[in-house]
Amino acid sequence: MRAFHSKAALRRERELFAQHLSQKGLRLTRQRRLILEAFLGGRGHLSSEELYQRVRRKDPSIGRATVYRTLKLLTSSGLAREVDFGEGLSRYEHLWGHAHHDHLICTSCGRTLEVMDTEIERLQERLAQRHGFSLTGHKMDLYGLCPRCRPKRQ
Amino acid sequence: MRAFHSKAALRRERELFAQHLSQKGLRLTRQRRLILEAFLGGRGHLSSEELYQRVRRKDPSIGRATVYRTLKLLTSSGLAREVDFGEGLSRYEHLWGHAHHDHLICTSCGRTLEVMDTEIERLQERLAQRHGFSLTGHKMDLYGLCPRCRPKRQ
DNA sequence: TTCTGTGCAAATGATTTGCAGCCAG
DNA sequence: CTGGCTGCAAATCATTTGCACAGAA
Repeated sequence: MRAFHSKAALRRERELFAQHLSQKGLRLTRQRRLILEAFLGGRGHLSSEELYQRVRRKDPSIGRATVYRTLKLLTSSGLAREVDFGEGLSRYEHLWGHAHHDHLICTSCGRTLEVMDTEIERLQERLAQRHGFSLTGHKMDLYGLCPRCRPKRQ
Repeated sequence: MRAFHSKAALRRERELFAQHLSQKGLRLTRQRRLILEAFLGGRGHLSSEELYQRVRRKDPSIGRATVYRTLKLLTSSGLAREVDFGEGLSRYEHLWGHAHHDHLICTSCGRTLEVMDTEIERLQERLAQRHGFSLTGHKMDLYGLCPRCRPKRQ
């Protein structure tokens, strides 16, 4: 998770979203623009409610349903991905350029890191093949204690 | 997922559940026995509703709430584990002897295989360590097309 | 007898949907 | 203009909880 994204990257994301909409005959409304900006400006893994609260600061008249509906659009346009950390609600993460990654989640403070290991990816592929499956995707979440929460050596 | 389990294994599971209950000052009721048997007799990854329907065949007076409550007990006693395949509901799998495994899920027919790869486990550990985490657990689901659903060579 | 367990119905909480008016193209 | 969009409220759906009665220990 980088702290900032270049203006070029932001422009690209907006462009992608606009294309996705027009391609499907959908409209780029004020609300969708607001939600897109709030999503792009937000950090980490936002829930629908958190995004709703962010958008609300810009326009209190916005409805939760619109946020839900727009999150579906962000997901289908490839800008966002729905993730589930077993909290009983969905969170959404950015897919800047569609880079794939997995998660390392601290069970104590809830901090999440996005990680990637090409060696693991290769072995997953091999494991699937051994069972005759052709792999199309995967989900891997590692749970543990982060350096801050881990009991110090002793 | 083996098709059958030995009588000895079944007896051990029942014993474990009874121990867990008495250890917590809880009672082994007729309903809990019925639900335990339905769970042990069921195959694959049962949802609460599916288990409820199974139990209902033995005793139509049973309530959904009791099934939910008993599933929590099965989970805390170590006989079951809650799994989430992103369907918007929880499923529960047997933990015969607590053997750890991951899942290989066919996105076409829904069939799931339980798999394990010690090499991947080792790399997960290494990946966590690289980020200063001490790993306590993980969840890995591989999605793809099973041999039956995969388009034949052509 | 004494609490814990149970079934039922109501409550919850996240998400979806029907609808009447709104507005982007 | 017109068909998609929006906010609202009501509807869903899985799961949880309050309660009065039932039944293990």
